[in-house]
Amino acid sequence: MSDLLERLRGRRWRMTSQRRVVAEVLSGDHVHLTADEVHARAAERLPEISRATVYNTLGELVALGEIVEVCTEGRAKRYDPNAHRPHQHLVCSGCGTIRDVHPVGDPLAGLPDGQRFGFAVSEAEITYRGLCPSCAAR
Amino acid sequence: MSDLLERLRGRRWRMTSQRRVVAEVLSGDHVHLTADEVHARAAERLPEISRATVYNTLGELVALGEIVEVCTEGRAKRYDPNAHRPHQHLVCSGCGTIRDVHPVGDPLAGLPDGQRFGFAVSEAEITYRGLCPSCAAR
DNA sequence: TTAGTTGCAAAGGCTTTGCACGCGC
DNA sequence: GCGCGTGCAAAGCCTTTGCAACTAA
Repeated sequence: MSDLLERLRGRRWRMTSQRRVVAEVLSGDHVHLTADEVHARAAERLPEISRATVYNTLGELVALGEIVEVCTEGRAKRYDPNAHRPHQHLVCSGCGTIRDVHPVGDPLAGLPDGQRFGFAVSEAEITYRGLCPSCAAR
Repeated sequence: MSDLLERLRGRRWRMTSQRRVVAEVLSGDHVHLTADEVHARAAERLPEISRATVYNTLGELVALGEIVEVCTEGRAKRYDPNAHRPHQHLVCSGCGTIRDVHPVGDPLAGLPDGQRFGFAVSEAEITYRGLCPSCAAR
């Protein structure tokens, strides 16, 4: 189920019960949890797990490129395990729900040379905003 | 020079020396300051200005739609006075420098209906990343 | 005059750090 | 057994808040 865990094992990442639980919590699509939510869900399975460990682990997973840090409207950062298939985010302006989306075409194509200021542009991160069906219904 | 100030006057925004200085600091293109940087620059001209006032003022300008909150890699949010001509950001992965850019075409066009999950999508925010000339030279 | 703004200081949310203990390898 | 990972508690950064004094209109 979680190929995240398998990839980590393959990288000879030192495995502990805490790290396993964090990786498990971060499995699946459309998962965008704050550090605190990760800690809460991890603590359901491993009550003694500390916030510091969750932060350490998240930071490491980000450094390994296994998860992506997403900073949204609210205050706390969110963590997105879907780092392997490149994707963008669609955020509801009402309730903050996030969905992963896969736009068509090359996002970099829209930026003409004259607009690149000599930068070697390598990446484009897109956040689409709008109302989700249930917020629109109100 | 600062049409931001003129627009604010036109809105019958209560003008104080603190608010004027904050608005002046936030004038120009490619300006992307943190609240603390705004406070520091404002304090050069008005030494007694408090952080709380800077935060209050920034929050109000955002609510008025006169400046835009930009959340970047670092921890603190940045404030962008260029809220009138829609634009996107080009960020250097090396030094964090931000430039305003104007991509061609409609950014929303890349998101097919099948990828919209029923959302009424109204906006797309794009962050391009890459190395600026001086970082690339190292 | 008077409602709205300021400054201070304290509190708050989120995150990082230092250090002793414990556990995977 | 060694070295890295963990937990605790404290500190840190960024931001918000409560309230009395002040000031633009």
